[in-house]
Order: sequence, then structure tokens, then C-alpha cells
Amino acid sequence: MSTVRGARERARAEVTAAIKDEARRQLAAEGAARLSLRAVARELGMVSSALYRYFPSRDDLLTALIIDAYDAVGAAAEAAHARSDHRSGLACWVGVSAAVRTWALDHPHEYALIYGSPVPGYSAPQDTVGPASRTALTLIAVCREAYVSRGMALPLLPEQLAPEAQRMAADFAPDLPPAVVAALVAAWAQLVGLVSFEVFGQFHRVVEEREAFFSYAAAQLGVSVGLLGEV
Amino acid sequence: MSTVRGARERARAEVTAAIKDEARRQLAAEGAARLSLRAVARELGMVSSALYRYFPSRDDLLTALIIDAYDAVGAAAEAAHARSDHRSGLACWVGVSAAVRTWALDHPHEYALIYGSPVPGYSAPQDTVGPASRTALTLIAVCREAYVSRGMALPLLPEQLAPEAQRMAADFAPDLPPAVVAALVAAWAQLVGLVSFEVFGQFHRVVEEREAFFSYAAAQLGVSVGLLGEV
DNA sequence: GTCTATAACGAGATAGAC
DNA sequence: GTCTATCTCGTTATAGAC
Repeated sequence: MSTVRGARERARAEVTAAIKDEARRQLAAEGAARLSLRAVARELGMVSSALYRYFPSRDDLLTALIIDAYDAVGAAAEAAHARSDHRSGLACWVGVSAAVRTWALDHPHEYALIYGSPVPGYSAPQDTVGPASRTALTLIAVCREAYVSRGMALPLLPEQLAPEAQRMAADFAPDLPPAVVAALVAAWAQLVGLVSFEVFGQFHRVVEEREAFFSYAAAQLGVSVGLLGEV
Repeated sequence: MSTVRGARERARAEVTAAIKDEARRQLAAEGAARLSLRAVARELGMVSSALYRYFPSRDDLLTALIIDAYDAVGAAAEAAHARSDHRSGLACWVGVSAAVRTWALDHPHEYALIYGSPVPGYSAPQDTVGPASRTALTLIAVCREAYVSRGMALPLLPEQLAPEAQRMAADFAPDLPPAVVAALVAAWAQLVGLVSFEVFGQFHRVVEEREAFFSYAAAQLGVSVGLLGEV
């Protein structure tokens, strides 16, 4: 009985994976706005109504792709953190940043899905917030390590922003100084800006030495949050 | 004779503007990937083939919208520069940055068109590069003023990146130090990252005091390129 | 010369009956 | 699950009004 159920579940997981794979292919070809359950079904030799056994709606399929994408960058960031030199906070920071960039360049359409323009008519459900925060949490972890073991330079924080920074610190990293947390949030947005410019082609005929330039800018961001070490 | 031509040209300009207005409305509702010539024509009470007198193809309409959007942010940036306090480079920088942010928040879909995910199947022609550079050129102008009148702090530049920075400086601002130009390119991408996070909703439940936070982060970026002044 | 309208193509999406 | 009738789309050819 349990083997039957196991086989059934395995089959279901396989079909689910096949659907997501085909949907990702369409994402690349047509964009998220044009993702169509029917086209996915046709390509898989299924009938469109059969897909609804796996994803109740187009938006649910989109949600699954978004969660997968967030999880994939998050995993890449965590792996980079695990294998990086924990003696230098700045090296960790640059390593994690570079992992995000590499993943984005390898999966431009999934990157666009999570950090590009919102899909019109789609609003992300609560299920995405956990996976969405994995990468940012990794950068926070890098700072936490550096802070507790070797200390950090405290970034400047305008008085006016002190309450906001305290709130953010209480929400995301109560063990870090508010000035570091505020700088971290800004640096995370700025890091994604760097990656987006490269992935979306804005560096065409502007930056040629992409990898070196990114390392330079990422290190600069690491310094801006207070990480120490030679650039 | 010339009045006839004037009238014709005026009529043509009016229809062209109406088409673009309606297209922008569709951009907001459906997204760039779903922009449809037929729907635009229907909404204007025209027949789809008539649109081809004004835009030879759907992509040409898209191109026009993109150029308009680049010109609009560029104009907003230039206006902010013109009216800002030229005695403080940092104040100029923050003012121009804030103008970009304000325009983006007021025109989120046009912002997404130029700085969000690329439209699948569309590739921008050469005509867009001029308008596209207006905003960046304004930031360069801010730095140029500061550099010639009051000097700037030279940002760090890793040796490895020196040739690339020299090339960028030669291309975009031969009168500025390569270290400033390299930092400028990075800061511009990072600035767009900040704006994109806010416009695309990534600051939801993360940053509450959006305007104050942006000023803080933008000032930090100004400092990173070497502008002087109190934050 | 400048414009709009009619009609059509091939392709794809959609809804519903069976 | 299947089939069909009816939509949409971008684009073109053609004919005629001003």
C-alpha cells in the first residue's frame, strides 16, 4: 500500500517538475506576462484541463516558479557563504554577491521574474516571503559573523533615520547595530541594481570588464555597510 | 501652402500623441509584452491598419514609448539639476536622484519599460541610446561641476580596474578622473536598484520611511563617487 | 500625396458542447 | 479528454476619400 502511494507521489512529483520545466522554457521565450497554461500543456502532450490537477491556476504556477527562483538564488548565496573564507567579512560579502550575480547571469529569465518588473495582474501570496528573504538573510549572516568576531565600522546614520533603522534592526537583525542594518538594506537594493543592469543589458557598450567591475562595486558596497578588510 | 502643411502636421502630431497615450494606458493595464496595436486602434475608434501610417510596426510603437520615457526621466533629472543649489555637489546629487525616484513613482509602468525586465522578442534600436543617456549625463554634469569648482575626494580604484576605468572616462567624461567615472557608473546602477526596489514593491514591509531612507542611501552613493559636503 | 477603411492571411487563444 | 466554433493578434494588399 505504501509502495503504491510512494509510486503515485513519485509520478505526481515528476509531472509537476515537467510542467515547471516547460513553463520555465516559455518564460524564457515569451516572458511571464504571456505564460499560458494551454501552451505548456500542448508542449507536454497533455490537455490543458489536466494541468489543473497540478496547479489550480496560472497564478499558482507562477507562484511556484517564483518560489523556486527565490530558493535557487538563496541556495547559491548560502553555498557561497559556506565555502568562503570566514576570516574576512569583506571576502565573504563579495563571494556571496558574486554568487548572486552568477546565478542571475545563468538564469536571466527567472531572475527577471523575481527582481524585474512585476507581472501585471499578479500579486504574490504570502508563501513567497520566506524564500524571498533567504539571500538577504545570508548577507545579514555575513555581517553578523564579522560583527561578533572582528567588529565592524559603524556606518553613518542621519538622526532623522534612527527610529526607522531601529525598527528595521528589531525586525531583521536585533543583534546588529541599527546603522549596519540600515546600510545593509540599502546595499542589498544597490547590489540587485548592479546585477539587474548587467542582466538586463544596460551595461552594453558601457562596462566591458563585467566581472572585475562587479567585484569592485560589490566590495565598495561591503565597505559601505561597515565590513573591514582590504579591497 | 505652408499653413496647409502646418495643419496636416499638427493633425498628424495629435493622432500620434493620442496613439501613444492610449498605448501607455495599455502598458499600465497589461504590461509591455501584451501591448496590442489592435486594442489601441479599437480604443481610439480607428481601424488597426490605419495605425501603420504612424508606426510601421508594433516594435516601433514600443520604441517610441521607450524614447519618451527616457526623455521624461532625463528632463526631470535635468530640471532638478537646474534648480538645485550648485554650491553643494552632494545636494545636487541627492536632488537629481530624488527627481529620478519621484518620476519613477509617478510613472511606474514607463519606468518598468526602461529599467525593468526586457520585453521578450524586442530589441532596442540605436535611436534609444541618446535619450537613454540623458539622466546619466546629468549625474556626470553634477560631478563635473563639483570637480572643477571645489574638487572631489578620489574614490579608491583597484589597480586591476584602472584600464577599464580609463576607457570609461575616455568614453563618457574625459575631464574627470577615471576613479570618479568608475564609481559613477557603479553608483548609477545602484541608484536604479534603490528606485526599482521601491517601485517594484520589494520594500513592502521592509522600509516604511521610504523618502527619508532614499535620501540617506542616495547621499551615501554621492559620497561614494567622491562628492563632498555634510550628509 | 496623405490618410482611412475593407478584407484577408496564418497563427494562437478561448469557451463550450459532446 | 476531444472537437469545433469563435475570438484575438500582427501584418499586408487594395481601394477609395480628401
